[in-house]
Amino acid sequence: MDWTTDLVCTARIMPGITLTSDQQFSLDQTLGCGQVFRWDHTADGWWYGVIGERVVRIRQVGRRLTFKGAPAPFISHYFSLDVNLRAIVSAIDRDPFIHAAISQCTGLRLIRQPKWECLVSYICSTNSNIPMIRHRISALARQFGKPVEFEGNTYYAFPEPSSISCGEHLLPVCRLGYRTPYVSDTAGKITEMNRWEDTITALPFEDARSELMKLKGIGPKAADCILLFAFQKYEAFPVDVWIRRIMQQNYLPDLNAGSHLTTREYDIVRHFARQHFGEYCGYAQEYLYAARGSSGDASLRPE
DNA sequence: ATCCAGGAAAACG
DNA sequence: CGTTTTCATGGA
Repeated sequence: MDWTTDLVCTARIMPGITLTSDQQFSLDQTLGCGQVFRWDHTADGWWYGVIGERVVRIRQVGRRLTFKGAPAPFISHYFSLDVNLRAIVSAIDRDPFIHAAISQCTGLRLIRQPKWECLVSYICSTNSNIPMIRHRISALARQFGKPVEFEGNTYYAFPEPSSISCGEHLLPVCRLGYRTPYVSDTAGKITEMNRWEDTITALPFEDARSELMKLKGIGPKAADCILLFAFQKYEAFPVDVWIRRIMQQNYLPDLNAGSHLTTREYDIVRHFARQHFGEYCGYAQEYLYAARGSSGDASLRPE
């Protein structure tokens, strides 16, 4: 394809956003860091994703975002472009180790994920790796979600709780393993509840966390991810096996290095992080996670 | 084969 | 109450 032709067509047909000089943002860091599971990128720099019932195609060249499938305000809100990232990064930049992670992932933002989808995603995340989680979410959408045509391909919106609840006998097709009854049970409960998102949103952090953990399949880690990625409660600090390793190596050497993370150890880690990084410690967590394995101790790296 | 992956529920002392 | 065991899946 002719490069200049592509550029001209893009400028004429597709809407865009030009980031201001102090508006740090990296699309690749943001979509590639593992916070969200429904985006794919092509070799020529385009990302394709499903947000609600929209299919979006987007790419970034310098300060220019070009996209199709959603209006600019929607894109801006989804990617949290209204958030003052510079101020947040400055607030969490408390030591050399986090500083290195931040430098390596410049422009990484926490996005505003659809809440129900995020809830199910992190039920499906337990004791799994990212490719497996992506596969499960994709299977759920394909099985229960509304098909959406986009550029000649069929995508699937993430299904409403009632859609999953009504067809729960089909859940085993999605190969969720022992998480199947968790999703089924939670879909039923959320269907019964009246505006559960508003309830969680209105609660202070610890109360919101306890409330989420009443649902089947939501423990401390999943609750923290949901509060961080879908409810923008930035004081959440999810502790998975990677974060635990990183924290043990760089901040909490006395932490038990055994394979099993108890509730008490989890609380030690998250309370330390809240105190050390401050009210935006969730952002610190995501920078540490995104930089996992590529900074610090080489023995932590896979391969 | 054995271990691991963005853990959580249930059973056990 | 805190601690240990079990759970289903696919890739390395």
